[in-house]
Amino acid sequence: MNASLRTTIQASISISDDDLDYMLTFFKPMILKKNNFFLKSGNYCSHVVYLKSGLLRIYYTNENGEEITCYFSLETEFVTSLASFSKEIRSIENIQAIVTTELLVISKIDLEKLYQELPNTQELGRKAIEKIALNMEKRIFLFLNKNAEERYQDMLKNNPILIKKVPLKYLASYLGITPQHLSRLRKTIVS
Amino acid sequence: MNASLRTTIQASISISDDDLDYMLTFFKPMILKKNNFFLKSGNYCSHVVYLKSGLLRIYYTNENGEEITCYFSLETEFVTSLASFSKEIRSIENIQAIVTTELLVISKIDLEKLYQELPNTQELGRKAIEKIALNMEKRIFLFLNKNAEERYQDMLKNNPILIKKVPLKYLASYLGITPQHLSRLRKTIVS
DNA sequence: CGTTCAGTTGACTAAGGTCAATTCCCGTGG
DNA sequence: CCACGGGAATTGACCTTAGTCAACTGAACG
Repeated sequence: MNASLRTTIQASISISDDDLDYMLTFFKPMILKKNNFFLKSGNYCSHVVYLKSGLLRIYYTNENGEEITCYFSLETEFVTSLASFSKEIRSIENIQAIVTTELLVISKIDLEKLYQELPNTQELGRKAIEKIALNMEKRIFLFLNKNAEERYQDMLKNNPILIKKVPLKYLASYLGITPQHLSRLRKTIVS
Repeated sequence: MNASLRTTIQASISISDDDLDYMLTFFKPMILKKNNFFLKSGNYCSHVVYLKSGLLRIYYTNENGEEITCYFSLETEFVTSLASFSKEIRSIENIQAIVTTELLVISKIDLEKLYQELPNTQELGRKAIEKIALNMEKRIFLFLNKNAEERYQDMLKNNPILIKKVPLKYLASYLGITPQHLSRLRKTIVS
């Protein structure tokens, strides 16, 4: 039933079948329809989700009322609002499904219980954050080194799925440019 | 002797005095003189360092021969070249001391041994990466939302120490702008 | 069908980069 | 202690990239 999560965990850490079975009992299934929210800003994010299928967008609304997309997350990733989850503060971020999305949800309380009972599962948490950190590092690299077109080209190369499924305006805000500029870039790149 | 590291660890996780003493035996002291390197690109980064005092700069050289500063790290932080350390690949990054810097070094092998022997210490690793990730998240936020002047103002507000100690050209590359532009910004801000 | 909102396009503007010339420090050797 | 050499910082003139504002197109949905 949770074959996808099972595979993802086994690919990340070594764990006995029994422990893995036990671990999986902590995750509760959830389905988010297109445009529905897993988290709205102002709330506390006290869960981590495993993204079984679909596509999530993490964004917030800035002082000018613009929606800024921080992150897209894809299948087989663990997702949360990091600042809210780790510092236990209200989230400024929203987490929304871009398409109908299947999740497996674990609460922070259960996660800590799990860490206590099976200390080796902490490795999974560490590696999950490590992966997030590596993604962010790459993204900072792109901002420091590459102009808008090159950042888009990078996405075209490494995340073509996003470009197919995500509205242009979200992509633009993720890339740190205006929708108009991205629209113009697309024209020059296709030709 | 390792009072600083002791305090930092105790602030992060709960650990018995005995375990903490044992843990500290894994860390070896090291002093880096100004401009010396802890890591040069092309090598494998198989250590994490605790920055006891001083200031480190993580940078790499891009295709155009420009030095791009990824990160500055300050006292009481844990530092490594994340990609190299976690993926066990050659580092593209250099880690250099900006001033004379005292480190406490632990090897990846020892760290994994420590994780095995005292599973709760994994929490420390998780939290250290979490902190790094939160910093990077903040930085991405600044790139998405703020122009060069606002990013500099943010640094002025939250990291005034850096501005005092770090040459302008390094600050500029960290902020993603040219030294010329930063120099001009400074003029308008002081007045 | 009309309304609405995403995307496109055009004309103009602003932010920041580039190139080149000084000027300013600071360390080193005489 | 001074002079000088070299890299860092500053400044100026000009250019490129990307943002802004506004008009228009087009698809989606009730």
